[in-house]
Amino acid sequence: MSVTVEKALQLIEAMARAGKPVGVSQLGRDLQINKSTVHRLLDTLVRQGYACQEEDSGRYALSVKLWEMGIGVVRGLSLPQVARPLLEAAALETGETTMLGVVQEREVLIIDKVDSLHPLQIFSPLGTRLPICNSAFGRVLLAFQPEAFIEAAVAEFAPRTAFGIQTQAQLREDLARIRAEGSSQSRDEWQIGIAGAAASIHDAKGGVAGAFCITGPTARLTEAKLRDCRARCVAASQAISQQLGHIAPGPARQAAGAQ
Amino acid sequence: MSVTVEKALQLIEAMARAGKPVGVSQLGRDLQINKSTVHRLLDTLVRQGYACQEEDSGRYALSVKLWEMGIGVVRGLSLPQVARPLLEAAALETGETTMLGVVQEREVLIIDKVDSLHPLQIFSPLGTRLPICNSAFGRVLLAFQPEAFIEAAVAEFAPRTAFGIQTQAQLREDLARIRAEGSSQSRDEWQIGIAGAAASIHDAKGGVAGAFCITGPTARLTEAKLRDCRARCVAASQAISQQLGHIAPGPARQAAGAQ
DNA sequence: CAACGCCGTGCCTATATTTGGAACAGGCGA
DNA sequence: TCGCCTGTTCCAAATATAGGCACGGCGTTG
Repeated sequence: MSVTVEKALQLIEAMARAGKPVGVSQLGRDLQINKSTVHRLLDTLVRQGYACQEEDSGRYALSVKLWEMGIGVVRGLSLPQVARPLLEAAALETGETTMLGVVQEREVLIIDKVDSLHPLQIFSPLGTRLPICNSAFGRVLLAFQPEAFIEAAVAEFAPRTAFGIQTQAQLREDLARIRAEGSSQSRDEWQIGIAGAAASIHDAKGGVAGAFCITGPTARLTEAKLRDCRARCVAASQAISQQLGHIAPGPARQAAGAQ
Repeated sequence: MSVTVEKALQLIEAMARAGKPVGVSQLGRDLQINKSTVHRLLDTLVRQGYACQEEDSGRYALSVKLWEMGIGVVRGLSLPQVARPLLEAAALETGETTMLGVVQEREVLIIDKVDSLHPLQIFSPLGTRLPICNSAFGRVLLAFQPEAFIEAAVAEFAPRTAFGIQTQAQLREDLARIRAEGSSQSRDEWQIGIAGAAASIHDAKGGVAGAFCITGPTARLTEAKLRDCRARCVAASQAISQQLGHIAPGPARQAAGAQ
């Protein structure tokens, strides 16, 4: 709606993508915005503290103020807070990397994690995005999205390896199974050599708030161990969901659940 | 300059401050912006993925996209990357909390840290701001700022406790001493019961890039231990500075240092 | 050594954009 | 049921934006 703000946000995103100082002309070319306009917008960003200008080269880069605002966002969310101790516990007990993810623009965004202590680790820094269709981590999130969201995701599905889910039909089946069971596991599907288990976290309104994942090298995660990890994911996710105010749906098998 | 973008950024900051969903009218009142304008700007923020609207209440909150952008900022900086292992090492060796800070709007912004394992800890989450005049951590940063910056900071200095630096004259002296020595330590000055040591980190251009700090309860940090921490800060900061391409000024005492 | 091309910056006017008052629909509490 | 609050929409007036153009500085190239 507001074209000016839209352009300013595009500038921010472009600078974030670049990861290093960028020039006015460069930004103008990339985003097809007039150089004067870019300059004026950058000027306001600098004035507000969101960007800063390299003294010698004159190029612009984002400042830590943006990081500070972002930190405020996750601090405001209750999910990372309640999930943190469970991430640590699961990482300690299994010795593998544990991760917390949420849906962001049809992908999985890793918002917190605890690294394994093994020398062989999964490389995925905070803020990394993972495909939503090609791993258990993504699919436990995808399964509980609105119908239209799922359709769009399934439509653009493509296998990344020769293992795991290969067709859209299989994907739909798996999503249905996840909706019933609430957890999943995968192996060599996103990347050869990586396996993982995941379970969905739900909030007070019943919607999916995030996913709890334990991941590691296929070599260490035998089928038995992966099942164990999956059970841990389920337990952790349920604990988190409960703390978020989620009332377990309890179809019939768990009738009690007083209060 | 660009009033529209300025207002949009104000909205972002206001929502970050709130830490929870806020209403259109509320934001309009707080920032003295017309309700219609607020609504339209929020609409663009939502469309661009930076904010989202609570379905039931209609209130708005920032989304994780802002966090994602912020993460990209610190990932682009080399300082946190090279400092991380040294933060961990110092925390392990001393058993105390280690922190990495940069200057942000006349305050110290904590951009990374490794927590002590002691039950008694310093509470200061990532993204916390500390005063720049009232601790060693702040002053090693302040000492190397431009003249005007220092003047402004000194002008608004006020002691927070009855310990440590008490007057503007003392503060100026201390800053001069820090410029000569490159490190500092303080005790009971920012908060009663907290002590810390810090050293400044410099980049290739010679400017100050950040500060390395070891902090803990006054009870544990005896004078001897605090001196030890200070020495560790100096060593770590020099190592980091070197990796950032800083050429040690080497007044005379270390003439060699080839390559 | 000079000419060129690119850089960031500043100015200016037509114009497209924002502005903000007023009105609407829905929810909540009295 | 009434009143008050919320988020949302509309529209004309006014204003801030857009983007062409020009300037000074810098690095490279001919």
